[in-house]
Amino acid sequence: MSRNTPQRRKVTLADIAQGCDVSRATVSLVLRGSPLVNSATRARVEAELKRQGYVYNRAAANLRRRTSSSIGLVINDLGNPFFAEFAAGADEALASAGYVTLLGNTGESPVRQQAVLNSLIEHGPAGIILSPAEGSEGDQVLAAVGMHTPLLVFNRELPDEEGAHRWDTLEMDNEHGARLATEHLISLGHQRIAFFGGHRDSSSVEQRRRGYAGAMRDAGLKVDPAWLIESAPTRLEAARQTGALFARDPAPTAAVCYNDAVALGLMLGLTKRGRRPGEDFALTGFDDVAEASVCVPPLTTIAVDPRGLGRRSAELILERLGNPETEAAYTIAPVRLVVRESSCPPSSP
Amino acid sequence: MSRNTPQRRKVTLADIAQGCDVSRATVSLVLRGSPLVNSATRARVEAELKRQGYVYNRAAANLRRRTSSSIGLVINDLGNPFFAEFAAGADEALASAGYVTLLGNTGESPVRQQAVLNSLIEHGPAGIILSPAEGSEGDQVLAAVGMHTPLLVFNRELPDEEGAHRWDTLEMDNEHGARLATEHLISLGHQRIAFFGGHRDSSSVEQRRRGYAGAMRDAGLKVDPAWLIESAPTRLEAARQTGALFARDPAPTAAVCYNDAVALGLMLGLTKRGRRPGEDFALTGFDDVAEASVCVPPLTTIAVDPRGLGRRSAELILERLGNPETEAAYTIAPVRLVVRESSCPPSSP
DNA sequence: CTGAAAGCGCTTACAG
DNA sequence: CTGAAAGCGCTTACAG
Repeated sequence: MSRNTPQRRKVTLADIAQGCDVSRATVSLVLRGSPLVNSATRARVEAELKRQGYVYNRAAANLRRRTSSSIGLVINDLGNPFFAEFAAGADEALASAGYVTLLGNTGESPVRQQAVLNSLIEHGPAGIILSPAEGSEGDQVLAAVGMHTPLLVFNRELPDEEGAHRWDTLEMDNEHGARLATEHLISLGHQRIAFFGGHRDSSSVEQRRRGYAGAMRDAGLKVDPAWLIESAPTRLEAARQTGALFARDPAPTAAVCYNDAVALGLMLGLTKRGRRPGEDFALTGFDDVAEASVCVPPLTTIAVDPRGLGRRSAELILERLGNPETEAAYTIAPVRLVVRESSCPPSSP
Repeated sequence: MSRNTPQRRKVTLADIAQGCDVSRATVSLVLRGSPLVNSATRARVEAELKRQGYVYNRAAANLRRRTSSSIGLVINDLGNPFFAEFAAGADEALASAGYVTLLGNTGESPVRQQAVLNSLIEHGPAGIILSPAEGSEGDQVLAAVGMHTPLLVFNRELPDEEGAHRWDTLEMDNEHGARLATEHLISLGHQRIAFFGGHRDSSSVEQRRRGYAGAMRDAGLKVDPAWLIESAPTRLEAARQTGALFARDPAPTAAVCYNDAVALGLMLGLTKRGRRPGEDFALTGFDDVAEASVCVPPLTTIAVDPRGLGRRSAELILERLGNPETEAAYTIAPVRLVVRESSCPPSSP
């Protein structure tokens, strides 16, 4: 017998009701654990449920009750371990709360993001957690999500009308993280510190640059505009931009990197130019990816606990389901400095 | 106005029908693109759809049509980049085919796997792709999945009744991969080669050991049982087991590692004992994780294209939906050797 | 404590 | 080409 042959139709409430001579209503009450049902009746129904191998049809129940038991989780880059961890954390917390996760991966494409949202919304999720694709826009997103489904935007700012507060937000504390990294380098004795990598128009780059600039200002240190170096936030592009650090004299002795990928690329670029990261040039990352602790030299960085952020995002969207009326929340998650060997004191001047 | 206030109920087919004076049936036909509808009527309906911001309720349609537009994707460890890539590939292919992905992450716990499957199945997926948690069993899984939902098992063998073929299977070619790695080391001149890491009772370890042993046999080389070294498949445990390689004289000059994590751990262990991987000890990995190309020395390994596997798994489950009657398929995906610096010739004897 | 009836938002023969 | 009617598998007042 092939397992995939539906030899008999799925068993329904009606089958159970008929099988033990009660009404469908009674079976429904048993399923939902109502105390109204006589315990003898309950036992009979439960035995029949087991005997026939009944599987609850949650979609039908949701339709009737006008409820939903799913949450959409739309991720910009699931292949990136940071977002994979985030997704794992969100899924874990959603599952504990009895929700199923409707996954969508956009691969950083705003076009795919629209397609994914349009498809997800037809499945009637109770809410949507969105880690937006780079370059996507609030109006577009809302056109797909509509006015009936709570939305939590994670990680990046989505351009929104001034003061509209049309969704909840969860971000990590980019500004504070960059400040911590910068202060750490300053405390080691560095004075010429660059901010390396990322595109200026990204909200997280902007926030991290602000933290960096704040720390420099507070320490009475000048920032040479030539020390603000852009690159795509990838290892390869960062390696290619290494030269820009040393274009002008005197060159920086340290760099706060936009993220770990950029920092790892910079290490590569430094090594190629005969510099030894962690010995004659100091640098810090952001994210604390798995590789950060095992690369050579190990990377000083800002740890952000993506799995915890995922869990938090689930909590926030579930809270919102309970309080649809309250004002949109803007939540900032803490980060912490992890000191490793890549952040050395300046070598003798 | 708070966006989350449902100021009016969601708009339904009936609203549209009323709004442009046709029956619900006609609206339904327009939605499903039926050629039966007069083009003037169609245009009127479509305008009304847009005007009221109608969102299709796929769950209701699925209930009525007794169809499903979702596929369950149950992953043993989403935090592992290999499985995250797999999930991304599967989601991508499922989305293209018009399905939504119901995600479940089990974190390698058979208990959570049961809970996840029991929850997923209530949402009526058309099929389930399962990358099983270590130690989970076929009977358990089937008890949750039931007889009505096609199942594709990825990556690991799930204990099954002899010859029952109760599900489709997709695995990578573990045996061939290990054989390629072993033959590569042999071609470099190694004769004493260990197989390092993994638990013997895991099906993939068994398959990789078989490939290793076959290559050794074919080259006329003996395998000392002391060269089959077990460890948990993690970096840390592998590092701890390094000593076992050198317990007996003469020691191996190379090792085929169960996977990249183990290989990276072994590198660490070797370095701690004053050995230089890639110079006086050769080793290979399996998986080609991102780190493999950037660690020092870069790791020779077996590339398995997890994203491609994900896409393939989606194709397989969708094919199965179309052919419920045909025999269960056992698919083996190809792998390839990637040569990097960690596999050096033997140092002078 | 239990059952009959209506209805969630769709689709689909069947008439006309 | 369009509409009236029944029904997918559930739940929920409402009677009794």
